[in-house]
Amino acid sequence: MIRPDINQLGAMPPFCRLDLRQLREILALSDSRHLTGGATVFDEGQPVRRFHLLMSGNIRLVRVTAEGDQIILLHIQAGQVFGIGAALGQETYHASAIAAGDCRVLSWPNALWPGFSSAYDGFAVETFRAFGARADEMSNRIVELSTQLVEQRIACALLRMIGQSGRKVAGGIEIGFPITRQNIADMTGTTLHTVSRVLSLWERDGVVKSTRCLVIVTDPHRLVVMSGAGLGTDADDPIIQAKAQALYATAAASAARKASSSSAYSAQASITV
Amino acid sequence: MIRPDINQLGAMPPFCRLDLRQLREILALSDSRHLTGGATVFDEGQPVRRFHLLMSGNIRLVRVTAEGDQIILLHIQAGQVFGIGAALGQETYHASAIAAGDCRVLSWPNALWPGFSSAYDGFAVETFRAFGARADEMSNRIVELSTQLVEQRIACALLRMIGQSGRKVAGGIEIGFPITRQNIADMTGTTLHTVSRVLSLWERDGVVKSTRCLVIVTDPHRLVVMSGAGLGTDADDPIIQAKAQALYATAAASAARKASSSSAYSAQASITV
DNA sequence: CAGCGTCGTTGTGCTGGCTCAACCTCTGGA
DNA sequence: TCCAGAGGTTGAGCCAGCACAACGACGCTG
Repeated sequence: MIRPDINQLGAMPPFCRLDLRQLREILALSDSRHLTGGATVFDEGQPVRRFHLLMSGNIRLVRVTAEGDQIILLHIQAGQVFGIGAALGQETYHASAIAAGDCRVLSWPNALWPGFSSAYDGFAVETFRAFGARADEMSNRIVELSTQLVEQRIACALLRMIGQSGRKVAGGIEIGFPITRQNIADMTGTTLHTVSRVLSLWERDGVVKSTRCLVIVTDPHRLVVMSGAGLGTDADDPIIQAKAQALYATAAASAARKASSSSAYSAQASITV
Repeated sequence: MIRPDINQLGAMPPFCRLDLRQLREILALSDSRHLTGGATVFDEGQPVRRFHLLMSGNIRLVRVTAEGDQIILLHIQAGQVFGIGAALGQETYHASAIAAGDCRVLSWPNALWPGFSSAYDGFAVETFRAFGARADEMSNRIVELSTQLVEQRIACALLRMIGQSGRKVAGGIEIGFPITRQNIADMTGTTLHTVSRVLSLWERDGVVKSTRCLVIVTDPHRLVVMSGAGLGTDADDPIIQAKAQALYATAAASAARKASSSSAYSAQASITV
């Protein structure tokens, strides 16, 4: 069980420049946990004692308001570090981390953070970059929430998710983790009812296909148009990139994907292959 | 002109652990600019060539949609590093930086970033922390936009601003930089009309007092109640902290503030004193 | 001091999407 | 085989806040 772990760990962005000895060292210091869907890695408000790396699966970072509204801030993909209050100077977690489907998570005590940053080449830089990407995603969310209609925001959320962990399946691109209507509502600041209505409409129009806890985008292009992103937003927007990848994947690439059917679509995730 | 600069630079969080020789070194490599209100430091989409430090004044990070809507993502205070695509692995700026009032900005070429991070004690750590605080602020914004009514969001925005750069004045706390109704609308995802109505109402009720481009909060406590934050949100929320500071500042502290009447309210800003 | 541009106020009508409500359809457990 | 509970669909009514509109006030420039 150790051998595959080492290989997997060495493929993760923060650790990809390390040698076998270092990886073994890191793994020996880590604590490993399996989680099933809905389980929490940590809760908002808890003291920050460890930092975490997602080995497989998907994690939602969630906040809950006093009124009980749940908001999904971000999705974490395999290979990403999360819960790093250690680096951010935060005493308590500012969001909860909840497994979306089955996950495997490694974690280390806070005290190791400075050592990791200084001793392991590329760790600090990669973490900073990942963080930049998250800040970007959040700023996109703010822009969407401030200016777009519900329908557009839902389109953006779907595009973002297929960009981050979409899987090619017969007839479209499937979101790579279980997701309910309520979840989509929690991402877009709307209600489960409205999401349901919109998805029903889109299904009628052949843009998506969805069953319980599963969404398949059958016409990503139309979704991009509806998202309002096609009208001049910066072209290096992750959403647009996702779209480009989804639409214009070469035959070779899609063949390769058939070979390992669970491989993810996005550039980040494909590093984990 | 160099001497005060060195002292000022040495008081900024990212550089506060450095000695005189290092500060001189850093200053010699820097480019300095004065900006008047409305001037831009950099524009969204431009290639990232330099990173920046705000010496005095306030900067808005702004994004503009294809439809022409402006969204204010964040306010940068004196002592903060910004425009750090160098660290985040971004080729172009993902937002524009616009001066809110008069500003002084130092900047350095990207190529110096790795050297700063490794050579200057505390620089990387402080930058990471500042970034964590910004991520936090953005996540708060997302929660607000997703769940709160316009009136509550405006209250939150005002509280955030007095927390970050409020100044004690006769009869209340004044926001430390010029701000229009339209600006507040750009922060809260609403329209100038709605902001105007809400502020008029609050002025009638004695919660705020405002003139052209200036807002004074006369009853922060009532504003906190209206913001909806008092109902159980995490107590270490920056908004609540700001409120606590604003409301329960000791007589000693407020005396000290009278002495240097332009000193800012927040913990971060007060480091710059 | 006239003219103009920026900023602010206030009134009116309309609508996107939320709330409330009822019902359907899976899935897993006993 | 039946039941409970989670997830999903759809209808009806209502209202917060947006769009449109018109006007007032301040401050700069020539």
